Amino acid sequence: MEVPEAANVRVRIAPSPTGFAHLGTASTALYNVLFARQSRGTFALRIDDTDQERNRPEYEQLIYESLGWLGLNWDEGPDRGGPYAPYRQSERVDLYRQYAAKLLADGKAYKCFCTAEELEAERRQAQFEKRPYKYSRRCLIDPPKDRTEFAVRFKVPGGEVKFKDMIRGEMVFDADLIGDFILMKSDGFPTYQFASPVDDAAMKISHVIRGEEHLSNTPYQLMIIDALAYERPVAYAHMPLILAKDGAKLSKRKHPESNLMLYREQGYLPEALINYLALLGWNPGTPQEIFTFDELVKVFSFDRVQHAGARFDWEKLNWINGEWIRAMDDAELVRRLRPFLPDLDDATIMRAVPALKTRMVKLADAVPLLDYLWTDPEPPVLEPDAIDRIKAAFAAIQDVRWEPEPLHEALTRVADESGVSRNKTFMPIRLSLTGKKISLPIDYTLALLPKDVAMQRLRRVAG
RNA sequence: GGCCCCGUCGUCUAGUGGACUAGGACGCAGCCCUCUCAAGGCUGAGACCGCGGGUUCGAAUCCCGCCGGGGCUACCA
Repeated sequence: MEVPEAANVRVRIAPSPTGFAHLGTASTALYNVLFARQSRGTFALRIDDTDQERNRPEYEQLIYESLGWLGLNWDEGPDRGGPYAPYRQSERVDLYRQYAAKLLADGKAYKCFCTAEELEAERRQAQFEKRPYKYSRRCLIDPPKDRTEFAVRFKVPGGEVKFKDMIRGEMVFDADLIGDFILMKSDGFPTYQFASPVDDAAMKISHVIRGEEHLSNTPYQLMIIDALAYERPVAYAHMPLILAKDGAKLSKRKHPESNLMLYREQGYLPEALINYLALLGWNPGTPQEIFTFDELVKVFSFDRVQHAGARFDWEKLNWINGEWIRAMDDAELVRRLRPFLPDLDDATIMRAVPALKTRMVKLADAVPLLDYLWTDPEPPVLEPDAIDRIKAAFAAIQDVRWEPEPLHEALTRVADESGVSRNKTFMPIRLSLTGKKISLPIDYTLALLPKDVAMQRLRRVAG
């Protein structure tokens, strides 16, 4: 489908700082950024912190950190300002109150004094009578005189609400089915349904790109924009949801893989996560699977976005991450590896990289492969002929230059002379050096260790 | 319950009436390479296109019904 023309493309993401930064936030941020960059538009970050109960400043920090790590940089936001500041909803409360007052004055909203219990009773009654629930409008029809605490409720005008979705085409909703909903909570804060469209309009957002969970919310928000006589966004795009293995929407509580920081901690490359996220719910229509960010900017389009939710799959992510690691420049890989290997210097990491590269799915995988360099493993108990082979190897490498290649030559020579498989010689050495059955190739395993340490570990096993 | 979205190999997907004996990728299996583990190469298994009706000479592709999944329906976002 054609992307509607807009003189000035302005998009935004509006995460809530209610816990760790979410994978879904990264996903929608990515699509927003891609669209902004390819249309030379502006990408804004707005913090939707109207939930007094659950918001925390440190969670907001986590959002900055996570998106920054992924390289999904915003042009406007609470931390860097912009022409539509402030970008934190908690700092825009006056605006919402002002608009709520206007709607009240215009008779497009009304005060609701109902308690949570009364509302709950209404809802239960409707369910009991098996009819769809809509607020009864009792506070519109016959407001109680003796109460002071109130919320502001929108008087839903009903009728048809139509809008354009860049993925699904023309959408039509029947607003007669929508009950009057809350605009301002009794704590004086706006609800998401109110604050979000007000800000989108005030910030001149041209395209609202967000998760599919908001598709049904769109008519609510459009009615508010209309009631306020604001201009509507040019178009919406509701992206398919990222689903967990169980098929449900990824949730913070149930699915730890929704935590963005997890990926950084385990050593997934931001490039790889971006690559994977792009492919979850979108495809290029070509066999290409590995994409840089710039390539994505060139080829991404909403008409190739999936309509159905996509399940998150570690295996595919692992593969993409491995591809990125293998393709990475050695020096750059050293730089990325550094935080995972605080006990090693760059020179050592650099020497390990050629052998390491094809053996890592994620950066943290380097640790079990190299930890014998800074820890002293238990000496293994070996058979007599294994000890003999270590002795032979020991003699053979005694005066060899301490590099993988000459070590390889010397070692294969003695191994082949033994008449049995090379493994019979290499495995005892591996065990003596690392205490493990799995390690880098034996020449690297030796060469990475200082010669005296290596020889000492062999000597104590083979006497 | 109501409304909305969706339904192709285990997973991500190609496919928009005939080139489909349904293609690719991940994963899986086997073989090759090989000092372990990977990487790499080759081969293979795996989808009666959710089900049932139509329309059509012809349907994964169009229509209807059903079933299944997800989302929204909060003084959460």
